[in-house]
Amino acid sequence: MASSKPHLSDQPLLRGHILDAARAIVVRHGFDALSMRKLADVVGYSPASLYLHFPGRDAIAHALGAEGHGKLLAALHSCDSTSDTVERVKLMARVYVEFGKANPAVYRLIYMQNAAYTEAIFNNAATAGETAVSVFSDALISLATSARSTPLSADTLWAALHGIVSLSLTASKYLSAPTDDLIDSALDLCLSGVKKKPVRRSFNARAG
Amino acid sequence: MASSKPHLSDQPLLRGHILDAARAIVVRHGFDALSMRKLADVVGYSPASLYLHFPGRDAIAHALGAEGHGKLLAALHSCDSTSDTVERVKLMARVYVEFGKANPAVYRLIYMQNAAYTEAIFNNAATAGETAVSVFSDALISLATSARSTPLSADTLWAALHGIVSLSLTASKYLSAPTDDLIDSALDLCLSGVKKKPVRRSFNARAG
DNA sequence: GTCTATAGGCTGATAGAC
DNA sequence: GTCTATCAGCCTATAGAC
Repeated sequence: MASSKPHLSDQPLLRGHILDAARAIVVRHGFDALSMRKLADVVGYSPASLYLHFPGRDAIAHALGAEGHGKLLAALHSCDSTSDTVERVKLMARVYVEFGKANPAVYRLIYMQNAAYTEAIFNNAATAGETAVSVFSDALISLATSARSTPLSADTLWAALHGIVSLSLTASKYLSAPTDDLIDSALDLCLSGVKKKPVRRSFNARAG
Repeated sequence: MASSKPHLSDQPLLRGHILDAARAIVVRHGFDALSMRKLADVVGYSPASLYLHFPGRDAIAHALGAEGHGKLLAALHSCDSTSDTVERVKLMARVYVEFGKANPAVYRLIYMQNAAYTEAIFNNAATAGETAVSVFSDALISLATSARSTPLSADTLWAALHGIVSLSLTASKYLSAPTDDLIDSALDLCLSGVKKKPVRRSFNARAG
């Protein structure tokens, strides 16, 4: 397989230009607006030329999502330097939600577009099977070890945070609490079994 | 405005047939597959005829979502007859998640497609401004009243449940815990300030 | 490697016959 | 009220010239 498939790694610079343009389109006009024609317009090539660098539209979407997923994991790993295991989990949660709110188009592509994309993005070689939930899991195991307690469910934390992000992307008008309060609430609840301090309720339910 | 707009309420029977066909398409092939041509094929009319009953494709999607939203609210209200306020909230949570898993296409249309659809569906006259979060809020206020405590945040509960549903729709491969366990976990956490019984952790974090 | 040209589809929506 | 025919676009992807 020396030269039969030209579009895998030949011109990483052009690949980068194409992905930059694709990201700009998706961020500005949404994923449905990402077409080979519009992408060719923005990048300054003809539509046919794009097929020399990517096998098709799905591959571009996958690459875009994988790139974003890598950035999300890097952002989560930036919390690794926080030595207090409780604070590390809290910081990670805030970083996760902040990433989703700051990159709504990419977050949607990774987690909300469709299951096939999600799977393709997660199977990207660069991230080697690592996912947000596996990073959360590691942090919660560290927390449990240092607190000499049973590890909390990473899935529960992930689902709570994903709910906060995705509702803030599609139904923010119907959330009366700011997302920071929702994060605090979810964290206080999740960590109430670890920290000795009583559960904090910083805001009320909305009036009926 | 007596006869200038013919397609609002003239033939509810045909409207129903069209919506039935639209629901079938969306359930079987996804929302993106809902086109006026395919819909006309299924319903047995020409594409042009559909415009006599609906102003366009978006209106059909809105009607479909509003219908589903009404069913979701009705399902949640079926819990009103549970007199124990704690059990009522727990049952509502399970009913919410069950609805989403049983009606993935409709759930996506209501909460995950785009913010404009969500808003249009919530503004439907038939539901008069009621939403899932407002029903949760009422249930949590009842709970707080009977337990003589501060009301819990309905937004927090909604976000946790929405996270469970939406991850089970797009990333179920990456959830190691069954959704029932996630619901129990979210409920135990949310209600830990109310019930005296200690927080239950029925499953472990996934192994790194 | 990049182009033009095009095949072979799809789409929402409308005009006008009946 | 329903039809046929059509407008005016959009799309992915490929063939073949250069």
